Amino acid sequence: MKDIIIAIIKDAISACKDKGLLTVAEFPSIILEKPKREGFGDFATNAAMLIASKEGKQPRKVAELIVKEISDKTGIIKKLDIAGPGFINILIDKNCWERVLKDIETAGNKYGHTDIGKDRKVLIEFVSANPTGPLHIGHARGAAVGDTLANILKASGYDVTKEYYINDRGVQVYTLGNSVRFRYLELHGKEVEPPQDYYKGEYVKDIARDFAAKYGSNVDVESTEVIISFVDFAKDALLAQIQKDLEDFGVKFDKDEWFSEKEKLYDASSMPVLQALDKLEEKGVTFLEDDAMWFRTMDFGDDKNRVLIKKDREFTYFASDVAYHLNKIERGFDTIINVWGADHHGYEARIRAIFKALGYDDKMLKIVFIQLVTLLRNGAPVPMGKREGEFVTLRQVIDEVGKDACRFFFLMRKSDAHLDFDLELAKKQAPENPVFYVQYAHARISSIIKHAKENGISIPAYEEIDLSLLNQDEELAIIKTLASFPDIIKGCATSLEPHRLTFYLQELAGIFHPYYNKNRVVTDNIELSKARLFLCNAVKIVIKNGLALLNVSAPEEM
RNA sequence: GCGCCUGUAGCUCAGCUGGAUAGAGCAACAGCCUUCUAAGCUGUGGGCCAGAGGUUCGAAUCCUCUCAGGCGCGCCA
Repeated sequence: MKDIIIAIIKDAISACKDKGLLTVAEFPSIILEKPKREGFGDFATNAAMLIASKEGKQPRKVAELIVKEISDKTGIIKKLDIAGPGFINILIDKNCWERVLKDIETAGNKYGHTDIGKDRKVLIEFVSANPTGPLHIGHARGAAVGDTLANILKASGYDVTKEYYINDRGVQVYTLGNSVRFRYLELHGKEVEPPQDYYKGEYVKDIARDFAAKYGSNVDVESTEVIISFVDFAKDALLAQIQKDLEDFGVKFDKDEWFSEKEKLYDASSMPVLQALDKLEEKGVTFLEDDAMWFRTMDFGDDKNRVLIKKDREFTYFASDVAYHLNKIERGFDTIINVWGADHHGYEARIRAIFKALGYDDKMLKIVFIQLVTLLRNGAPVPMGKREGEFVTLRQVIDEVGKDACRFFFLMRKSDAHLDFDLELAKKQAPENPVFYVQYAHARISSIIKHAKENGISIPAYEEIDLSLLNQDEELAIIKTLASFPDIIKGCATSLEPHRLTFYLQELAGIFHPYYNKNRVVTDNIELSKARLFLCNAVKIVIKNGLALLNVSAPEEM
């Protein structure tokens, strides 16, 4: 609908240009928006004002010229107005809105899907928590955002690859193994000093117990082989747990979507990390100083230069980043999305430096930052001291409030804004709980449909209904809201802001519930019942499609 | 000290990439159940968009500075 109108306006501007009425040196990008006030029509465009400012003419005069040249062959436009400083307000013929209902019926569970991302390959990396502990609430928000974004991009026609980067080599996993080894010894009554900076969480003891169950109580804890097996055992156990937690959260990474740093970047025969550093060296952006190898990231906008190989010959974490991002680039993605905790924003400049130094446009890299979550219980923040291992895990929150509320709540805010997660509210079976409110609209419609069926009325086909019976303002408002759904999804996809979808669903539920309250759907008037039932079912389809993108269930009854 | 994010109604937040008289949900107040789910609905009040300049036809939105809060600034991972 929007596209058709944009095309009509573009034609009108071109016509003005052809006739020499306007110069239009630079063709403006037509923005069609929904005016805030009723009475300003269904759409408004500021095109005339944009052109006027470039040509030094009065906006209203330009608007008049454009309006005169508009030729609407489709009959979609009912009325055109010039208003305010030079807006062109457009009123759509009511009959045209009704086509939306036909679109929804035809597209069904694909309504809202578009092909704006056709032939574009996108990689989205998210969670990527180190396998040194269970997922906590901060990871969970990133998981919800990343997964939903992936769903939205897929629905928008992009070729989407999800990825979880496993940091499975280096000091951290070694420390984890060592922590398990310590608990193992403790378990067998050996008094030993705990290792430095060991992982203190209870889960380490559990893993030590499992290790003992598998390998017995008499392993030679001093042998290198056994120490390695502590590391591998612990890492594998945690990865399995992370994977399980994610799946219960509705996030599924396929087998080849787990990217192991150790296997993929430090493969002993090819050593991709070395190849990547060689490439940087070829570009002349590295140097040696104090027995270390550096990357001159300052030449590409970073605050300071960064070390790639330390003087003890170890690769830095950043060296892995170089290799990993080169790997991503070489896989041929058009867009590379990293979903990061906001505490990593200091890393953005150096990652962008990798792209620039290797001769790639860093615009292909999009970073979505996830701000911290504060859990609230009875209005007070739940204390979270990660240091002593007392963080709240994803598992605990799923167990307490359920997957649906959890996912929905994480998407109720812009991802780079702090989020207060009210546990009591999330559990509440009441309308002030937004996820409940939306799901309930779906369940309520299901209930109506069931009731109608019991009264011998099934959901009619579009051709069977008399659309003129849907003549109330509320009904038109619902239809218009349903019509905007594809634009909402598009907006989410292009801005990488999935929270817009949760807001939309709340808005839709927010106009449906009052409508329901005011109007009885199933009555003795069969024709009216059919028309309203059809409309309700359209609302149901859109809510279901929206919830599906969030991976939140759409219950038939509650 | 430098960088990033945030600052909008009593609270929690939207504000569609610069548009018209700034919105929603809670909370507060006043009402509404013989009904397809009251697990719901209707109405009212509530604002110096942190502050000050600037850019222009037009700013909550863009720029500069100030204030307040959060985070980040290792040859850590």
